[in-house]
Amino acid sequence: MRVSREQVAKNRERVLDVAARLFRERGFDGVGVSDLMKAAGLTHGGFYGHFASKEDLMAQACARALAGSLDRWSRLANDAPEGPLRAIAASYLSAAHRDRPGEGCLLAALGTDASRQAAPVRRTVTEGLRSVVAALAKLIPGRSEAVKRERALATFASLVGAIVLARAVDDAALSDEILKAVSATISGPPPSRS
Amino acid sequence: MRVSREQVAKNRERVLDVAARLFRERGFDGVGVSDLMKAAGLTHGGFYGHFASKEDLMAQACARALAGSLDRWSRLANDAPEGPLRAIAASYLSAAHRDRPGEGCLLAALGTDASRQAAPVRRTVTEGLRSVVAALAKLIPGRSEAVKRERALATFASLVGAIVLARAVDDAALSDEILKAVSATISGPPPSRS
DNA sequence: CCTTTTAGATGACGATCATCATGATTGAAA
DNA sequence: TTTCAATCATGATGATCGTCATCTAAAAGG
Repeated sequence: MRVSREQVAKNRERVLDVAARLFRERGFDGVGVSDLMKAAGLTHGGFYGHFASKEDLMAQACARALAGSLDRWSRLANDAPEGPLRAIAASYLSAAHRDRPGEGCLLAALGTDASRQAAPVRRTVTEGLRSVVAALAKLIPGRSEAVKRERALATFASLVGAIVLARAVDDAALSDEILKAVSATISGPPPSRS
Repeated sequence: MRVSREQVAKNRERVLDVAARLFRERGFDGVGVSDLMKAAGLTHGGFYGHFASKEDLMAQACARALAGSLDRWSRLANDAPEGPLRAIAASYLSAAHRDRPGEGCLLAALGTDASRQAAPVRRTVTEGLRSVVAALAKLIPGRSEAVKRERALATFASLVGAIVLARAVDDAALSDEILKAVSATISGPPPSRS
């Protein structure tokens, strides 16, 4: 059963979208090619017409997820021109983000899994992180470029760590506490200093 | 081939140690029961005499890894009484820690994987995180208990996020940069304030 | 309208997985 | 010394995995 040209493109897009979501929800090893295609409304047979391998799909799905995050961030920054960094941090550290990994940050959802993957995924993740940090550095006020970049890296590490811990924990109160603690540190640490 | 009583206990310990290491290196799904037992010098047959299931082993291996981290931290704190927090951060953010996940922090190695596990692992991880944060809070100077705890949570999130990102990245220079950036933020953020 | 091309469905391949049944070996108890 | 019990080795189980070969039907091109 052959389908029209646009339908082919649409199918490929849907597989990619579904993959980007399911991988973030269940991990790379937690979703098989068969599950994936079924979730996209197809059978597993057509998979290798679209992608060279599961690893190839993994890399492309990572790229898609990272691009989606960048989009979301720039939208958030535009909607809150007076405090773009705060708006992004609030969104990132929200319970909604924690509770829906399938639509959230790739690094927070697959960070430790990505470390164990081969070159294609690693390369994609690295480029994605570069873009994210560059975008974040632009939003950090004043100082030199080097300091802005340093603070962007540190801020993003805090954000990722917060979601990773908040999701790993089995206690809702502790999870909320983690998000709030990191939020307080980023939005503005207490003005006193040691 | 039956073995002596102490040998049984030693075997069990070795399986646990190997599991704690291999899980952190390859992920929960990346190591099978057969691999595990072989790495411990046994065959897969005896596994279910020691553990109820792979999930049971996963939880116990997590507990072991977390206990090991707590030990290491208290040793570091004792060896550097003038700046225990700085010593722990320096060790945590070292290239050695990044490059040897099998002997490092469980949350940094299996954080996102743990989120997707069932109750036993989640519970163990949660208790481990509680202990780690409590230990960290004791090392944070001055202020109220609540603020110390908040800062301990935020600090640990930064540490975990730093290692997760540093490991996920495929570029050694960028990886080093991440560690250094977070290190600078923790050891003492620039004294100026917005 | 007819031919060519190809997306996707079906099914099978070998490998690997967690788990369990059985048996052999041998410490520990009697 | 004899009997018991238990640990680990061997092997099989069924399920699931990524991948590929084959077949079909329909879109695309003339």
